Amino acid sequence: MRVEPDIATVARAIGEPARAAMLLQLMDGETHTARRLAEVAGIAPSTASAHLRVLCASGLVHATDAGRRRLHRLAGPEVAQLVEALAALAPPRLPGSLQPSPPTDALLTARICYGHLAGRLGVDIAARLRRDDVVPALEPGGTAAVPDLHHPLLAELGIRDLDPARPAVRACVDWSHGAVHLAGALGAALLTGLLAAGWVRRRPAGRALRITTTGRKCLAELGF
Amino acid sequence: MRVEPDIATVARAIGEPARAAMLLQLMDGETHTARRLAEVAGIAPSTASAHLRVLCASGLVHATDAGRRRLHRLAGPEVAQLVEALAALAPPRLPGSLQPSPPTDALLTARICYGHLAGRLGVDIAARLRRDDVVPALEPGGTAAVPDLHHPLLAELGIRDLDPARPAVRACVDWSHGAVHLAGALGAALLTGLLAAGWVRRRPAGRALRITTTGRKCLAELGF
DNA sequence: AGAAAACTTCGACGCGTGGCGAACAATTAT
DNA sequence: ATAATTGTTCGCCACGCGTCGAAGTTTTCT
Repeated sequence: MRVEPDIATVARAIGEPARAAMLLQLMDGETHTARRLAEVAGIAPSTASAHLRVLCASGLVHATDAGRRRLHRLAGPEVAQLVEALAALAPPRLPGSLQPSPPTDALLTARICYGHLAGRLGVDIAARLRRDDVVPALEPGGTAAVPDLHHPLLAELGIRDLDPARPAVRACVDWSHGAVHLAGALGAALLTGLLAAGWVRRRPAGRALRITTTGRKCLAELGF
Repeated sequence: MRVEPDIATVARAIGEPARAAMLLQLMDGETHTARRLAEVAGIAPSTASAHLRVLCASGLVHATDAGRRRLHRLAGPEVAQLVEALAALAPPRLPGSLQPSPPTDALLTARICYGHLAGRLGVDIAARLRRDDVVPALEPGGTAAVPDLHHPLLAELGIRDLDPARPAVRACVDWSHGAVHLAGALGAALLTGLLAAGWVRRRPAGRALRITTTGRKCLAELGF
């Protein structure tokens, strides 16, 4: 008797361009209305309704009724990790310099990845904290504890302690640069700290972040 | 401009029952002919040929010509991790005891997961080595070093040192039991050790393993 | 109360794609 | 040399499913 897991239905739920676009939008960790998700996917609201039913049925998305509208969010961090794992495998890493995408783009510079910082800035900060021995060397997907938080960047952002309920730091593969950035409690604290300090600001739509002029100045002073 | 990763095509490649069955078969880490993969998927060879073209084009499977036949294998460990991540999310963990699958099954007892040991036996060994402080506590997906290999089970299997080229131990989520089993160099050494000692034996087809009578006896003596 | 907004349901249309068998090419076995 | 095996290509068929607009429901705004 076969008891193979039914990975096909889960993958099929993701393997539709409109639904994939919705999931990527939900990767910002926020809740979104059906209308907004229809917009980012470029489809009619009625079509989006059917798609969202599929995503909810497959356990990838949770929906809660809130008055006349319905709020959707990712079902959990495992879903976010799955989406990132797919994204890391998506462009089969064409060898050499054949990169059709423009070298500079808002999403590549800085973006939100399910509650933590990703993109060029996320990768750079991760490399810096690694170099300064704040975080240990990490395999992609690996987690670790953070012994002490003594670092000029963390001090500047007012990060003095971490949420003990979640793993202190997790290495999340960054699909855009082939390196890792920091998730976990420290990754979340970095994002909120950067936003609170006004160094980065959320763009009106999507997951992309904009680095403010003051942020650029302060980061440069720290050696970024 | 949108530079979202194209996760849809990768997921679409997996999201087809026949292709998913092929991938699950390839999870044993071996190479398989197109004919055999058609067999396990329950489809005609001509159909399998088309499916394998899709899997190769999406970078999930590698094929090498060997005379009149073609040998297929998973493209790499990242693909195996992706499949396991999907499998862990596949049955949305129905709460309580509503488990339609029979409690005992060959695949659930012991199986190969891309070169290392999985299933009930893999989970039990992982828990034991954790209890005896051979491996540290690990988040799912996390990796760690293994300071020393002093343990009756490892001594019995002749595991004295590990391949330094790969991470010593990685926690791989086990879709069948909701716990973790051991991958990485230690996980691979455990599987080869168990096979060499004759405690488990490969079934003629598929990933399932059979625990031999001597294996059952020796494991019982060690407290399993 | 009336209007507007968010979302769902329904029916209809059309393309994509998975399915098969037959025929062909390439390689190995007898 | 002949046969058997492996795998691919090619039509052909049919079902699935993504798409939309119109209509209906519920809730909120004015």
